[in-house]
Amino acid sequence: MTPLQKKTYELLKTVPKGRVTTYKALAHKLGTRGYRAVGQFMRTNPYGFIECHDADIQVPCHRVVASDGSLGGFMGGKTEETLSKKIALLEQEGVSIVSNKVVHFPEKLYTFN
DNA sequence: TATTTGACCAAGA
DNA sequence: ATCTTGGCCAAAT
Repeated sequence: MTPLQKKTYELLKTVPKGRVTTYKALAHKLGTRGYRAVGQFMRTNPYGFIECHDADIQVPCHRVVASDGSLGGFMGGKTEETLSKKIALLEQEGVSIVSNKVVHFPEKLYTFN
């Protein structure tokens, strides 16, 4: 676990339920332009999958979406199955998805102000 | 060391 | 709305 990676997860933990953030926003807050690397961190390390009913979510990977409001990926991939899991988690928290995009994206976006 | 590969991004065509 | 292009960064090979 590299330092930057760890910081990324710590930061991600601060994203409140019902909001989402982006790879870019995370990277920016971390002081790097490596938004792409942030994707690597999500893909490689974090939990494969967190049950929908689990109240002890630690690192909410599902709250990270692409900067245009589209979903990005989940559980190491961007297949129908994994994305539907991601959608389920988000819907459960009050974030609705239509056509693989977050509804009212600007309002839901959490930018670490 | 050097190359390749992404859960990416922005700007053009 | 879709596709390409060039740029970005860290890990893995």
